Amino acid sequence: MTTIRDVAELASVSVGTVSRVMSKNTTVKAALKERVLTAVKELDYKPNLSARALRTNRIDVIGLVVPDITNPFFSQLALCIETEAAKRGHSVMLANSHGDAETERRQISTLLDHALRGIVVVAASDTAGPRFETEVSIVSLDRRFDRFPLVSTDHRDGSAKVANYLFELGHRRIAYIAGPQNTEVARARKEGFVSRVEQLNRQDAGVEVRVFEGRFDYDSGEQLGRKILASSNRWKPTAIAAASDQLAIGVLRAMRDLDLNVPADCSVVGFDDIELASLVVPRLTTIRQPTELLARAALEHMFSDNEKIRETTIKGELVVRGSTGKLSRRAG
Amino acid sequence: MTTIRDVAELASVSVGTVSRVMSKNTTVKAALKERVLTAVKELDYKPNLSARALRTNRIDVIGLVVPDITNPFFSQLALCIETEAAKRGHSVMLANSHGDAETERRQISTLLDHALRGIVVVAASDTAGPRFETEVSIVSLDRRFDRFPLVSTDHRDGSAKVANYLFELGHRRIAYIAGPQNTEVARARKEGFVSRVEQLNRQDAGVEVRVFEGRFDYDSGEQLGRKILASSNRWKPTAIAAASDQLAIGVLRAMRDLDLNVPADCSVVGFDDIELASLVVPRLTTIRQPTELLARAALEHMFSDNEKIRETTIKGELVVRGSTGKLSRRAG
DNA sequence: GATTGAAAATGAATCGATTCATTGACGGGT
DNA sequence: ACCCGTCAATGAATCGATTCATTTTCAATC
Repeated sequence: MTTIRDVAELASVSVGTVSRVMSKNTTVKAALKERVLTAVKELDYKPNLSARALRTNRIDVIGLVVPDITNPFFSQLALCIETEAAKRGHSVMLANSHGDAETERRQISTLLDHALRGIVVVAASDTAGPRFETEVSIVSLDRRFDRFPLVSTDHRDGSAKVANYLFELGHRRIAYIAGPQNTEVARARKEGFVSRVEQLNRQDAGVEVRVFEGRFDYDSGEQLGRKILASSNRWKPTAIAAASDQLAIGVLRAMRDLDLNVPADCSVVGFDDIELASLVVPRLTTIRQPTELLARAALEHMFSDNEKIRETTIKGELVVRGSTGKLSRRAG
Repeated sequence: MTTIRDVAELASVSVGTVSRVMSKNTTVKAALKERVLTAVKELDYKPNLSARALRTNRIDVIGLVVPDITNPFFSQLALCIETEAAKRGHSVMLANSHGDAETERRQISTLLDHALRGIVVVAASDTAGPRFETEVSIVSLDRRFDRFPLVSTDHRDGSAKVANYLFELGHRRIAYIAGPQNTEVARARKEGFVSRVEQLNRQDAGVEVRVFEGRFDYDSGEQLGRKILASSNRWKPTAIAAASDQLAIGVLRAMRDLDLNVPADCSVVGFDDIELASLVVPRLTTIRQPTELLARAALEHMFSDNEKIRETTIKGELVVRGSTGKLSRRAG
């Protein structure tokens, strides 16, 4: 293996000079720099990252902790984080918390041992444990972790957009399927929806919302969808808004089983805009979470090390597809 | 930060002894070991991984390179790899090649700089570039990378199982949608299917197969599905076997648009058994790739450092669900 | 009690890049 | 011609764990 000393020798300069050339930012006269770079090329020298890490106590790697990488939304985020990190010459260490707070802490703790540049955490839950003490910059993404600054979509705003949109289409009986209310995201989305409706009702909009609570996954959506639309019910919504695309897709599935047509019998809206949303039949109307922007914002925050900003929210966008329609005679 | 020297001092032993206690495997008498461990606990000592890395030129991290983490099959693999690595006290560095050979090389090269324990590569393509020279143990997963040992599902066998199964259901006109033929996986799957059919035909089975080529994704499946089943065609298959679940799901979508019923009008089979396969309507019959086993085998190979084994194949399992049925009057 | 050999413990040297106190070079001002 | 200030370049010290040649310990044997 060629070391910095070999390069220094070949270029007839000191190791310090080689070091400075390698790490750009300092002043080395053009002539010397040239000699060094030639030597580097000649020897195909690559700095030993472990040695650098020992000295600087930092490596160009960021950690990413997600509940479950197979969740399409998280894998989308992971891709964007990795891409964004690569742009900055950083690699990514990935860890799954399996939605478990204890595992999450262990994973973060392991990552901290590696002297990473920073860690992005998509929190498993918002139950607070003992505080993490560390100088490493930690950023919460999508869901807040511990006391660390959060970058997320404006969940309230997104849900409000959905409420608005359904109202404009003429829907007045709406079921809202919320996510687990022990998570901040799920609460924010539900409240965004409900309070927008309340606001409308203060202007005599006459919208009736019933809230159901589930998890964020397909199964939950299917079960609740079936329950909500069961033919025995007196109360039949003309639209269902779900707290995630997966829930909404579960609902679509239930409706197919019940032989109900979407959107003629009932409109359905999701949240996230995972890839699958545009592949189901009918394609799902939803709120797009801007994953690239979220990822970029998270890393910007990490690299700027701005202690002050506690929260960065980015607005999502309503994507209208085939699963929603004007209130029809049939459903109304 | 507390160092090994602090521990040695507190326990009144030499640093060497502490080192040996920390890394288990060597002989330290019980009494001393006890003293050291007490000191470690008291000081909450954690070895500095960078220092260890510098000395040993190895860290307990494995690299994982996939074409695209948002692909559900790869994210499934990634989860299993991470879980398996964690069991062995290792972390995972993730990199996406975006299906591009050049990017793949860059990513691997970056990972190599980090002195990892090994790298698992799910190859982007099988076009060979200049050979990688390195002592780091590299294992190909699912698709062979360069000359490195491969762990994969037995693609030929899986496809043969599909052919068998469709034959037994009575199907005699079958369309096979292959993946891109410049990849080894796609070729293996196609050949497995075709040669099983040929074998059957040598016993006068009278099966007619037509092969279509696409990519592995949803869109490709939808387009080819539409083309194959267009009402204007003279030739109408009673079953379609696809080289991936995503292709098969695309076909399902096309059939819905064409108002065809699955499996009454035409049976559909996929390959992989991604999570979505059991969520589409109807649930997809497919070959399950045993991701946990694949991941485990890949890491076992990496840790055993067995230079001899060039290939480990694991058989997939046919999972029968709702998208296939006996040849019906209607379709036949 | 002396001798010996194996096992246990020691601690200095090492890994390779970075850093900073120090030296050297050069140009401008008087 | 001399002094001074600035900018470049130097290289020894440093980061903290591991390793291995060496020393110490201790029980077994005569």
